[in-house]
Amino acid sequence: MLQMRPVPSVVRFTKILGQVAKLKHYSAVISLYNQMGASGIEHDVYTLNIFINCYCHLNQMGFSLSVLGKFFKLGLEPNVFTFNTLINGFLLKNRVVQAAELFNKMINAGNCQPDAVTYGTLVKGFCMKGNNRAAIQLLRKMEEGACKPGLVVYNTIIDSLCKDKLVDDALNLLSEMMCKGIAPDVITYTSLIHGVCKLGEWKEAKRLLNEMVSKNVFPDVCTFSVLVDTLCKEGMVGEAEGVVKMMIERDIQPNTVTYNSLMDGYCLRGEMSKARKVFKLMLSKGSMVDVFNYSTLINGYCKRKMMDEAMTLLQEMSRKGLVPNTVTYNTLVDGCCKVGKLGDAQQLFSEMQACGQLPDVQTYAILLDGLCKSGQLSTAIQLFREMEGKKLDLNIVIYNILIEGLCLAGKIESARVLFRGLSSKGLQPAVRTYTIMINGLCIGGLTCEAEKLLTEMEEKGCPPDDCTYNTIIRGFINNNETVRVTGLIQQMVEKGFSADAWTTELIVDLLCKDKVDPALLPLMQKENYELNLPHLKLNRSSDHPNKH
DNA sequence: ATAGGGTTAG
Repeated sequence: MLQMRPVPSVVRFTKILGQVAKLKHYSAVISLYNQMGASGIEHDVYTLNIFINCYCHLNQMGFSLSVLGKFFKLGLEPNVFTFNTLINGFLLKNRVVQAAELFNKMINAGNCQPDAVTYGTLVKGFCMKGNNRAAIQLLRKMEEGACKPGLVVYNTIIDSLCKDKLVDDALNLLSEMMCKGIAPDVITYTSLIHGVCKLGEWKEAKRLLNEMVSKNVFPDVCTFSVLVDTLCKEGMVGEAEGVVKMMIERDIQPNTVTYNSLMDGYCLRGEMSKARKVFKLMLSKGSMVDVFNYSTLINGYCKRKMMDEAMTLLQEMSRKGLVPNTVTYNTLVDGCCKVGKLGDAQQLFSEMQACGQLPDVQTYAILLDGLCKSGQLSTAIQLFREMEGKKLDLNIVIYNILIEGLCLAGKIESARVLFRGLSSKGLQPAVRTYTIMINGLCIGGLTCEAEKLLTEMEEKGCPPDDCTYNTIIRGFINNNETVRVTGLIQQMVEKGFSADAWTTELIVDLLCKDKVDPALLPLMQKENYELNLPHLKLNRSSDHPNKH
């Protein structure tokens, strides 16, 4: 096109830029844009807006803003698309303050008022921050103003509520929008179906499917993918295959997401050859395999401790030009840690940084846990200091790992200091944090303090769970404090919790020595739990409580 | 011709 004479209009170039941007090849768009400029093709508002959007998605907000300067240089005026794109860019980068500033600028400048998309973008921003209340408040504000909420805004909030498992609230919003004459579409129903699936409410999912079809809204590839994914996560891969068959019969082609769920389903069951078969099917369909698929398969092998296969796949994907991302590396680092290859894990940790994939909090958590569990406590503490220096948002999980590491190394005093210092760091102990401390105290023989902590967590609005009770009961048994065990078991049963296999085994031992009341035993078991000792022995390692 | 909503991996 650049060599054609006369040179095609800027509109024809823009159509192409827009399409390439839709394919998410943002750097390609920027390179094309620069070639246009070098060839003397004048940019207009449309090309500049696309350009801004690309920089936003490439996490280069500085460049995005600098394009604003170009507007003025060319005598062009930024329009509502420009502002909406920038606001979206800031929200994607979690920079709410700058987004709000731009929004206020729009209102105060007067010549470019926010529209439905502006509000929709802000609503999404609130939802991404987990602030459904603020999102709904903005919805109410829109109702009062000139820019009434439409289908997209409702869908955004309904989806956010569903993701937070607040399906009832989402359903209320559905009735509300229908009362206003806004008809739900396939996106509305997909969010709702996803929500009820996550709650395991299959009947409700079926009802919603029937309801949508009765309104002439038909499930599409995303809707079916939700069903496939849910079935797979429940271990029902056979049924998921059935759904895939059904969608193909309806001429809805499964995409890379659908197949990825299927692959993950097989991986979760440890059926790696079946997962491979799905992977091969995708390869045979051409350009269908992406970073997700490789990461899923790699994760499958890592969880089976088949690190050679996982590492081979890492090389294979790189050969194909697919760039392993933070998730891919995290999977592999975790795999190495779990098989005790800490050296390999550390190697991957530096390799990912050399490749420009920045470790996130989870990467550090994985490595920190690996180091603690392999007894390299001083290296772990060194890593922790490194994290503190990097301004990472240290969450409670990081402290859980470190506190547990200290406890298991017998450094209960240091663990206690870290635990009591949490609030000064703006963090609240989670149930797991208390459980780890209780376990540590029991290991150190401090059962009295452990029991005090059990009471304390309850008082602080953090009630103990299944795992806490199992942990403290085991702790007391291991300290031969059998007198208190009966009381703790009673307390556990009263709260509707039950003993896991490991605890049960210890209690059975006690029963054999006539140290606890046998009448308690049936109470501790879940209804469908068969009590037989060989089974208990087999389950011992998998029921280990110290998992994150 | 440009901006906001639903499905997958750690």
